[in-house]
Amino acid sequence: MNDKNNTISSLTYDLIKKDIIFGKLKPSAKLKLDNLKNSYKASLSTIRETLNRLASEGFVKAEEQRGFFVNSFTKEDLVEIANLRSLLECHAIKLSINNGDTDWEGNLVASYHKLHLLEKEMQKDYEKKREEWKKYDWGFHLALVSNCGSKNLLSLHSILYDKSIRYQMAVPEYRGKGAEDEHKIIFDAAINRDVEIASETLEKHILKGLENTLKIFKN
Amino acid sequence: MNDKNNTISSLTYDLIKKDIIFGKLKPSAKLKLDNLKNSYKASLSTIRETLNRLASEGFVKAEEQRGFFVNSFTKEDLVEIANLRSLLECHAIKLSINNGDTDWEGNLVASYHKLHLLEKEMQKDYEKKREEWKKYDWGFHLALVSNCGSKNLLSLHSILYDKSIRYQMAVPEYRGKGAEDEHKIIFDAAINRDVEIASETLEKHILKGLENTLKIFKN
DNA sequence: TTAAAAAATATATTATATTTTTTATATTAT
DNA sequence: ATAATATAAAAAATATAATATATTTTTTAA
Repeated sequence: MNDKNNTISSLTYDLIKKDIIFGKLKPSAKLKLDNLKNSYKASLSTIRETLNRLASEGFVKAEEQRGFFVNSFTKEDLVEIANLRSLLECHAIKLSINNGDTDWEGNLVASYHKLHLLEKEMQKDYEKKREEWKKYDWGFHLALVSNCGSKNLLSLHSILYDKSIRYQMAVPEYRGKGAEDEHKIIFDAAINRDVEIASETLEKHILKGLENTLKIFKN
Repeated sequence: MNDKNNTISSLTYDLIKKDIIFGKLKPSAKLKLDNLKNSYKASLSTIRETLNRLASEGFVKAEEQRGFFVNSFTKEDLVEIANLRSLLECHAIKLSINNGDTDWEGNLVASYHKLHLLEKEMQKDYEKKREEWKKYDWGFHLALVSNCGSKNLLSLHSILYDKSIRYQMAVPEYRGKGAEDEHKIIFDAAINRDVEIASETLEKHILKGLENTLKIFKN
């Protein structure tokens, strides 16, 4: 998401996207234009612009003449998202490590450190810190791949990350220790420029996350 | 692109996207809202909706408060697009062949046949048949990957295909024989369920296409 | 259960106001 | 005189509101 919101449009986009990712706007929910207009304080055109953007990224489903809906949760979709994220992120981390320079390494150390600090607090109040956790988890994963040299790859990856996190946010418990250990292994491998360990562990990390998230379909 | 255009919005989207892909709207061109409004016979809101969608797919660049521009051509972008397309399409073709069933095979035979018929006519008047060629080339490439089992993968792939074709459409000559031979090898391999040959040749096909397209930067 | 009527909602346009950017012009300093 | 800067005017993007129409959904009646 953008840091600056110079326009109502981009602010509204960020707000609605965030509300979808964190489940305030629930999967499959109908997004009535008039309601959104009131709750996000923007005009109809602006709301429609926003929803069109979110629809083409796949957070919203647009059904012609019937309106907009929050994209629904399905097991198949979750599995697809995780696999695609794995494909792109593992590809990107290899390129990134191979291109790795000092700036990249510095940034990686910083973002791992911040994530690590937060992870310690997560055991206590997950519910409260979810948004913060997402920010730092993203910071770390982005730092890993940021040097891959492909803007197109980074932009696709960021969408897939957000989509996979949306599912993850629907799981009530924090995955904890396992994920933290994986982060550590990936981090160390990246610093040591060990492409294989890094990408293998990253794949494992994403698939373990998938397993954990599949819970929401066990009823 | 959608077959049906029930709304002006979706029609406008298709028209503008097509004009970008086939170069009628040139790379880096400023997309003035008022001009588009007149040339595509739609209201400002509709135009803005369309451009927002195209921007989030990466055909258009949106600069806040400065307006919209056709995404520019750069060597780096072209290379990224080709590599990403290769990553996704080769991954998808493997899944698709492994899932291959009778319906898929039938559809593949049909679309290869149609493409092959057209390729014979291409030597004569490329300029005239570009749009038709794109339709059948897409039909074939889609048929190859259509059975991969991932809607998310297919939707990303279709965007990358369109982006790579946009660059290709800027090359004045038809690549011809080489591409046709590759199509044949890929087709045969897919029918014989030879995953390795199919994906290797597909990768070669995309990279040869890249090489050919890089010409537009040799000045 | 089906069909017709009413209500709700999405789609689309137009008009208008505001803000920002761009362009053109004038001013100042080197 | 030239280059850099400031100012004013024009152009364009952003945003909203009002309105009309078409479509879908819900309600009501047969």
